[in-house]
Amino acid sequence: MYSTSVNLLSKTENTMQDILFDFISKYISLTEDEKHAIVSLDIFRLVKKGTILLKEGQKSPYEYFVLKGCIRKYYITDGEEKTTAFFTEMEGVTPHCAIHNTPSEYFISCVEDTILTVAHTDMGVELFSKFPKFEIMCRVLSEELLARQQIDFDEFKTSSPEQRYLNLLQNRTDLIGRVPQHQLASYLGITPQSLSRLRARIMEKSKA
Amino acid sequence: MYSTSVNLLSKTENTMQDILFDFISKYISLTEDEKHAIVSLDIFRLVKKGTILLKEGQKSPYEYFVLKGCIRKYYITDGEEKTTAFFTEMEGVTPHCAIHNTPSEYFISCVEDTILTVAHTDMGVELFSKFPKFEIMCRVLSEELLARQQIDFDEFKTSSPEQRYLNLLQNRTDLIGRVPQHQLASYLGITPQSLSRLRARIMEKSKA
DNA sequence: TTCATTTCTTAACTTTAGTGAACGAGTTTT
DNA sequence: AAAACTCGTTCACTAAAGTTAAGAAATGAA
Repeated sequence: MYSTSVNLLSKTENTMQDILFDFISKYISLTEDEKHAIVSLDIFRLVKKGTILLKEGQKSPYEYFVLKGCIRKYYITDGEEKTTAFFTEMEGVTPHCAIHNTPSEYFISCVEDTILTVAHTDMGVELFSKFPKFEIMCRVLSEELLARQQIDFDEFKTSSPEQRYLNLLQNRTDLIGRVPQHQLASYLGITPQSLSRLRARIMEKSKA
Repeated sequence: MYSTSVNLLSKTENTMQDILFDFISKYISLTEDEKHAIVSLDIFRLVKKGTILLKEGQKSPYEYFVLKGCIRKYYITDGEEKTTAFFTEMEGVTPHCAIHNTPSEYFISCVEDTILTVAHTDMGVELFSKFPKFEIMCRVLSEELLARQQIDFDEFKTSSPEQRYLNLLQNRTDLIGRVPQHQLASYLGITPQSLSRLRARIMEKSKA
């Protein structure tokens, strides 16, 4: 389905599996049996920078989990790209369209060459019935994510664009380096011009 | 723990249980046994308008689910109240502090007289081991909530205060009636004065 | 009821964001 | 190599939000 731009991993595959298992082990402990079950799902993919994983209008049943790299979620309205989220190492997305089986309202593409897991939503169902442990992990994970997301949302609501940018500087320094300014701008809810100005303003202040 | 302002229900209790069971039945089907298990948890509470369910700094292990009424989440920074969320009928909150057992960063209080369930986070653990069904429901529920929340966040980021207010008018008409303006304002990420002005502006436009 | 407090609105002024346009630097295409 | 794009920045201008203050309306308590 992903033609040329999405490939199976080869040498790095073992390393990637271990990264995933390390992550999972924070939530549940895995038997060899369970590890094999995961490996046999064949979900590891290497995706080239620029690849579009999900397009607006598409009905896609896949969910993603980033092991290394960065993917980006964006809308296109009136021909304008509006970036609303980035997902980097150890972050996952389950697109709305995958849950509700409706056409997607947004795009997901790769900001950099990215290693991720691509899971069909049905895989979960299978896995859950065989290994109820995973059900627990997924519940805990989404509750955590939900709480985290709510705090981010709160912070966004209660701060000005400038504060939001300063926040980003403190908490997500990585993003500022690896992501183009105009994408960061809409992520902060402002135009690229405003972000430029705001950065200049901050520079002025810190000089004085 | 809730002294005078939180009471057990009496006559209305059965009705409330049914509302909860109806809600649950959208996700899983319940046996009589399971219904009894829920009832025996004794989680239904009637809470008076103005009651504070959770205070900043408090370590509270409780999560809430609104059956009737409205509760509100807000921060106090520099003496200013910042409302970031409302929860009404069939909406639930699991405060961040309940998950991580850390002091709460925000308050939760009742906007109106409210009927809700108050569950200790440990109750879940018990219930899940006895009835794995609930684990499934909770996973599905939080995944749904997460997706919903992400869309709301996206919408917030990509629209102006005026658009956000117009959105609210369309999708959450109820809130506009039952919630004070200044609380709505910070919910929209603006000051009460801006909301007033913005409303006047919209009125002008629709007249012309 | 009366008094005090809170809530909402309006106004004047300041600050910041949106908009349209232009420019140079760096890419990519041809 | 030249042309066409993209990206970040700057500028001038417009529009909207923040701030401070004041007053009217609604609410709650004595």
